[in-house]
Amino acid sequence: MDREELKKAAYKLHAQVCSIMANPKRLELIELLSNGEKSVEELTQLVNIPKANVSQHLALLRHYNVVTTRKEGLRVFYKIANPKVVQACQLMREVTLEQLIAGQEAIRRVRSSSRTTRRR
Amino acid sequence: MDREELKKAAYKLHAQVCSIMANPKRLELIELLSNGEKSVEELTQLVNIPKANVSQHLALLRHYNVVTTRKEGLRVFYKIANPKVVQACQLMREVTLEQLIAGQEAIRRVRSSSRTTRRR
DNA sequence: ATACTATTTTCGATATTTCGAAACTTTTAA
DNA sequence: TTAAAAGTTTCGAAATATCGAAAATAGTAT
Repeated sequence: MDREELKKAAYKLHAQVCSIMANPKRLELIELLSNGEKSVEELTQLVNIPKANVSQHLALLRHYNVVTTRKEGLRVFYKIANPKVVQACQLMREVTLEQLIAGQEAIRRVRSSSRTTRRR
Repeated sequence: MDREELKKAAYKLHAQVCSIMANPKRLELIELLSNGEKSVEELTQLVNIPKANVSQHLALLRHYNVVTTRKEGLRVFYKIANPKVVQACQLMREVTLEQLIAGQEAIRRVRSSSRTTRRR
């Protein structure tokens, strides 16, 4: 593999790791786990989707070492293994909020300009 | 819209904003722009994909206010508008590297265990 | 052994994203 | 006014991701 191919592969992996965050339910799971260890059962109740689906999302998080598991009888407990992912999610949530505020302000600008230009 | 719906919509938007980072070429563009303003022309040469495609990715970044543009003659210059996204990308790159190292170590473990268990 | 519970995996159908090709816009210059 | 250059937009096909349903696995209890 030459230099260019390697760089390309690195960005591809980087994007795959980032795609962890590109799903609402996974974000919710990460946030729930950032408040401490939880079982699949608990998580399933909290996110309100089928447990098979929760398990699929958790499998992805496991695959990228974002979480680790501990088995206790029938239950499996998940916890965050890499807090950097939690940090990144929080940063992106801030970006999202700024995005919302920008939207609000755009609406306000439209409103006030239509107010000043009304029936001339 | 009730409380649950609102929360759901918020996570959906959050995931959409995060999906900015879920593509190798966008990550590369963000990184290039984190070293200062660049024209579409420059970016196109640097990332080595068709300019129409570069433009599509930049349009997405513009849409989420990650970048802003400045027009100068025929050229359009892009720059980072929200450094938080750059920070998040960097964090996720660290996660990616840790992921690679974990992989390497897994391989090393397999190697050394096969060495100790060889021909008994 | 059988049954039960929690979790995981697999398989498709459906939805979303990506990307190339072509058309379109804007600015500058002849 | 025509042409050319830089960038953008649109459209559709191909690649990916998502999610429900069903089957499989693992531990526990009867």
